[in-house]
Amino acid sequence: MSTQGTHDRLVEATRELLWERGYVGTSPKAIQERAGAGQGSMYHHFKGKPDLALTAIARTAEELRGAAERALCGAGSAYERIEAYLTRERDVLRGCPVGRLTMDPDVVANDRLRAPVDETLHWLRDRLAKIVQEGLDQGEFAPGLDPDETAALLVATVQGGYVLARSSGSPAAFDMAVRGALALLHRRADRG
Amino acid sequence: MSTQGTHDRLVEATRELLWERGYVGTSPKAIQERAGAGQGSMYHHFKGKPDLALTAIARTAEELRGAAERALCGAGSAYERIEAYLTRERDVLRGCPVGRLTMDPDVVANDRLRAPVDETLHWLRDRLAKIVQEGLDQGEFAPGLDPDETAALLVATVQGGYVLARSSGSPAAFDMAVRGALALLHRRADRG
DNA sequence: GTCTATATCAGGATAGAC
DNA sequence: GTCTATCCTGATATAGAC
Repeated sequence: MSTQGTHDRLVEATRELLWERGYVGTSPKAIQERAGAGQGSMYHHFKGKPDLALTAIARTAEELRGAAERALCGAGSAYERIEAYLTRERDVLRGCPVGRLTMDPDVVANDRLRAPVDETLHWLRDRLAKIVQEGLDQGEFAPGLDPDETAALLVATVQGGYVLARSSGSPAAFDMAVRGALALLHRRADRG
Repeated sequence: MSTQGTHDRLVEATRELLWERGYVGTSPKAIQERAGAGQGSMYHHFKGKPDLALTAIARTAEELRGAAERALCGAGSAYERIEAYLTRERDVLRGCPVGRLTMDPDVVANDRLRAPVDETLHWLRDRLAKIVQEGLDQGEFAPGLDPDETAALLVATVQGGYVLARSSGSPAAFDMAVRGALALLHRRADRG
């Protein structure tokens, strides 16, 4: 049983708060309270809010890639793996812990904070594009489908699905958008 | 020439700041500075930050519906009107002034602030669903396409496209996602 | 490593003069 | 209607004791 030290508790508290309230909405005081750590403790372990946030964002990005990869690396056709990714269990109303940071002006304005966000979304698009290409190679999708465009569409569907869900206070709209994407993709598969 | 009064300048300043920095990132002081108005002036015209934000959000929502309607009500096939909407001129890196509010915890937590956001996105989905239905009625799209799911997908594509663009600091990813959506939709049109 | 004390500025608003 | 004064709390740290 690895007891969680103060350092890790600060990072976990920051990860939660960044997800819930974003960077501008997260104060050092709130972090300290959630982590059960004092002022001095936080400033001993981290240089300040940006430093702590960077550590938290990097950790969250890593976890997201892991979760996505688990859905994408399974057996099955390209369509099935894409479906597995799109319909994987999510806490839809919480939104994407990485994507939401793009709406944070202080994150976008800071290259060091934006980098892990950008890298994660690019990794995801590349990963999906490769799967689309596999589907193309297997004759699963009709030729002419652009892997990069399709991958961007799929990631955008998920990110935008969160927006629809949060605006209505219900996950239903997220699911509709995903079904809309899968339906268009699936019909194409029928032709192959 | 209608001279803009203090009331309107406060609303305009708030609209800009909400777009740039969101609700939690926008302070009364910043609003006053941008509007060139004093403390007392602001609290004379509005009860406080939520009141002013509500007025600003309602105004922004109205403008967005107008801009969307202008793209959607044109002549042309259903596909062409959808294409006109997706590719209409946008300041992509600024994101959606309505959709971005869904990432704001204080907006989502306040039913009065969330309502205009939800209504706008629902209006847009309904509007697009009707156009998809028209395309279906004209035999433009293959039967079996679900208008509501497709509409949700299209709105999600735009909202998610902003996320991709802002994370990379370039509008390119937005355009890719849109082309991905149009390509899938277009191939379907070929079958009709 | 953690604590408490202290500092400065901003957030969000009210009171009352003009 | 607009201004200035004032209020209290929170944001974001630094200093130095323990």
